[in-house]
Amino acid sequence: MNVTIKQIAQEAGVSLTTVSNVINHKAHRVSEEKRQIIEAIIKKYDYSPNMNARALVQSSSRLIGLLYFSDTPRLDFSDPFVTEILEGIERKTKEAGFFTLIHNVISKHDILAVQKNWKFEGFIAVGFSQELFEEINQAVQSPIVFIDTHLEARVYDHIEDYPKRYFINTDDFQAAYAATSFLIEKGHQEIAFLSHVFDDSHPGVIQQRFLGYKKALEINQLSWQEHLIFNKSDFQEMLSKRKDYSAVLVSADYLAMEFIYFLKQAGHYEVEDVSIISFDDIKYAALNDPPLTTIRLDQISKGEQAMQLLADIIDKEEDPQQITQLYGSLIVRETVVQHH
Amino acid sequence: MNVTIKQIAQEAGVSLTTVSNVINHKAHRVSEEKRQIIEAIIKKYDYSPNMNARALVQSSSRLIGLLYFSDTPRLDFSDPFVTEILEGIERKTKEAGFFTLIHNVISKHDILAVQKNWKFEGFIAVGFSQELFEEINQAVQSPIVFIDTHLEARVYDHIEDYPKRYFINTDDFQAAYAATSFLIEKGHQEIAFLSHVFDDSHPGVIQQRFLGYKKALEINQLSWQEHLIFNKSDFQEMLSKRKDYSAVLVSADYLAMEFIYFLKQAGHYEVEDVSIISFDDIKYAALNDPPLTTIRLDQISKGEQAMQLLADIIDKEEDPQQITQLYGSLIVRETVVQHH
DNA sequence: TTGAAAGCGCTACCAA
DNA sequence: TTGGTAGCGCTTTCAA
Repeated sequence: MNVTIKQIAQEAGVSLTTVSNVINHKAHRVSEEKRQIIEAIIKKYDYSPNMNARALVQSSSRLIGLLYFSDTPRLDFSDPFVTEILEGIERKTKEAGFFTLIHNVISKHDILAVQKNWKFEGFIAVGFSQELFEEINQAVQSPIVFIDTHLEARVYDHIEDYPKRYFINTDDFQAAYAATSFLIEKGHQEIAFLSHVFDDSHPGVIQQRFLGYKKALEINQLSWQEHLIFNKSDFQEMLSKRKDYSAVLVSADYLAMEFIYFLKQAGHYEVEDVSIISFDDIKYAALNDPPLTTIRLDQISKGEQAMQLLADIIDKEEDPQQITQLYGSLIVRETVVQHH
Repeated sequence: MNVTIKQIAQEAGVSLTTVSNVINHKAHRVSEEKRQIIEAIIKKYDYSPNMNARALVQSSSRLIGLLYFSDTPRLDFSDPFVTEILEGIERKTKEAGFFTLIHNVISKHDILAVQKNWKFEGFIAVGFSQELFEEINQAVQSPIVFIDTHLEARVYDHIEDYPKRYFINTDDFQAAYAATSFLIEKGHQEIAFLSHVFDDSHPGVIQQRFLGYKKALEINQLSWQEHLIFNKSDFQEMLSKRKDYSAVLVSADYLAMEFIYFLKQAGHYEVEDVSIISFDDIKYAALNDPPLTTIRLDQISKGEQAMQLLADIIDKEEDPQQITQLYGSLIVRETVVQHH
């Protein structure tokens, strides 16, 4: 059995309370002399408090819930979106003395289940929809950092009505706008859009990028064309329409790599024929042949910032700014060329 | 506040004990009539028990600790080794009703800290060294599934002395042997070995592969040559020695991709000149140009099996076989060609 | 079949 | 500055 506070108190010849005060660094409530004795014993047994007991009585569980939203029952960890955020969180979580419990959330019920079970000090929610945001906002009172969660404007406009809700987003609209503008600068006029299927009518990462793409075209007196909007299952169609566009804006590096691979297989890939720009800058992007021109979205940093935010709120009782907007940066490599 | 067992008991007009019995499916101790009443109330409030309280009194926390060993303070989540196992675990963890707490372990102290803090029902330990295995074996009595943990033979030879310790490993020796043999069959005689730095004298994944590589050479009357053993920082040297070998066995797909990229940059990559085979079959391997010939190690499946094992042990009280040996499978793509 | 009560390890409150 | 005690929500004897 592990050492308990009781045994330590006994050995030190003091009360439980005194030991507890030492542990919780309420130094001013304990004499220096006793503190030293107690700390020696704590060290001797390498004692650390039972988190369950602690969490039961108060709310300091040191537990952070990492909630991934996915509409499929499976989380795709090969997606850097998922994995890099986790890496960022892990980097901070230990130094801040927290524990991270991962949970894949599909529905409202999952949220309730996980949060009733354990006392969380905070949550990091990734990729939530508007609907799920409303749910969790209702159900949970501890602080929540939302990453890559695009909501209806009314939420951001009245952010003060949502205390303890924090948002770390990339400005996806802006990122897509920049990427599309870059293509246009390079002389491209017929620019296709390739993404995973998405819901055009609800706020979301891809929807924002789609909007940014359309805006950039518009500003440059180009009009977007329905028949140049593709998704993952349209590779064949994209091949047959290859004369209709000179460049493609792809919503993820991995998808771009798949597309390039597909074209190569078909014997129809020439950088001169089709310029490609995508998003993420995953580490494989630089190794691709040719290396991908892409918009870097620093997901690792999002994870780090999210955890840092939580640590500040919980430990320092700060109340940081609720919205953190990040910007993608254009990484010029070799998949985009001047169009003539 | 959440509903407690007490309130449910009150509303149902029964005692705490009775409610507890219903929750814990001790149906034989409760009358059918009361059971129904109680279950209705539970459903009404969507009640689920407080895990902290439960864990405090007994050991059923439903908590699984996922312990990653890395000798650096940072976990590299871009390594599929890390990420795919996690994916496999997540797939099973929810259906089995567990929660997964991730922890990056660098030293003995980390293990103790994490395990004293929470009551874990089991652990999944990834990539542990012999030394750390001894530590955790001492410190923990709950079941532990070790993934990719190569230990000294004496442990496996007396596996019965290590109850509740389970091992899921790829036969890395065999995998490397097969890969090297494949190269030899293709007419290669001068075969280089490229890996991350590793400790030759201690059991480990790369060490096993190195042994398999040497064995295959030996069996075929070829001898391994010190000057053909490289690591990540030797790319330049490998380039200058390019005439000394016609094939390379690389310990990971990602490293192989880096190497190929390096050669391409240097203007010295020709499939005809240097055959490359590696390990993992990450999803980028198939998209590489040329697609990687590799040994597929199904890491996702390891994660799934690990979690399944734990679920069987904990819930079904089975005592499964302690050692699960998996085998890599050769995926022939285009980086290995016949040598003349 | 049911319930009362003890206690898991800890913190918080109040009193000394 | 210290200690006694109640109680967090639950399970588990033991008795009825």
